[in-house]
Amino acid sequence: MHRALAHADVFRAVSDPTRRAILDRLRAGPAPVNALAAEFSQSRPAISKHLGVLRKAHLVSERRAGRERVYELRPMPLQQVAGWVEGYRSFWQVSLNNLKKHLEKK
Amino acid sequence: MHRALAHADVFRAVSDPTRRAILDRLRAGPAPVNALAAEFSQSRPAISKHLGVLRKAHLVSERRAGRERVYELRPMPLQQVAGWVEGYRSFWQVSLNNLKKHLEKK
DNA sequence: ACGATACGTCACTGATTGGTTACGTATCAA
DNA sequence: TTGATACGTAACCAATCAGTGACGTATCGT
Repeated sequence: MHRALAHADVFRAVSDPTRRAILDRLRAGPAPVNALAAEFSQSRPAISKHLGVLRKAHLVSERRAGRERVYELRPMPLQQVAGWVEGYRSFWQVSLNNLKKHLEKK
Repeated sequence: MHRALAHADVFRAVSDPTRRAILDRLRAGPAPVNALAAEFSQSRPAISKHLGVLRKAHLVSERRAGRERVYELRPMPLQQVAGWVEGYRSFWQVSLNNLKKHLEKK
């Protein structure tokens, strides 16, 4: 796999738990980098890199405010993930049904 | 991040496009490894490894049938992904609304 | 019993990842 | 202007990843 445009891949961006935590945090509202770095007990450059990945996936936007860069959630690309996983809902509902039947039979 | 139990991480398992394609394929029904390897123009060991990752994430199950190993979709863990992303639906609907308003204003 | 088939796994490789420290730049406050 | 602050980025490192070919094992057909 030569992952063309892997930078823009939403699935990959979201596969990292720290990145998901950042997104989760941004649901409460925009935040500057330092605020995020403080919450996740990781070095600032590390967070900065994660934000870079999220930016390339268009999951966050950067706004300059003085010497701060405020990051804001841009949830639209997550529709892609939702859309993909939604195609499996009927399948796991079947699984749930089977489990239910199995339990009832006992 | 020291990714404890990273093997079992559904998000990571699903972040690879080949692995998603395998899952997509398995929605049409269980399949032996060779059938999959043929469809994705990758070497059999490569597919075998991907299946290993999916297995550890409990997204597929392996059933032995003679000398074949039939893999079957196990969609339940995808609920985790669906659940996470669902928390963002209201946010992107706001975005869609803003976009709509913006277009109407023009 | 024997060859072909269907697979898992090992050993290896190159690319990518997540993390670090060090440094540069822009902004604010004095 | 000068120093502190808020950040991006480059250089680097160890670990992980996706892929390969080589090998071993179990099963089927004969």
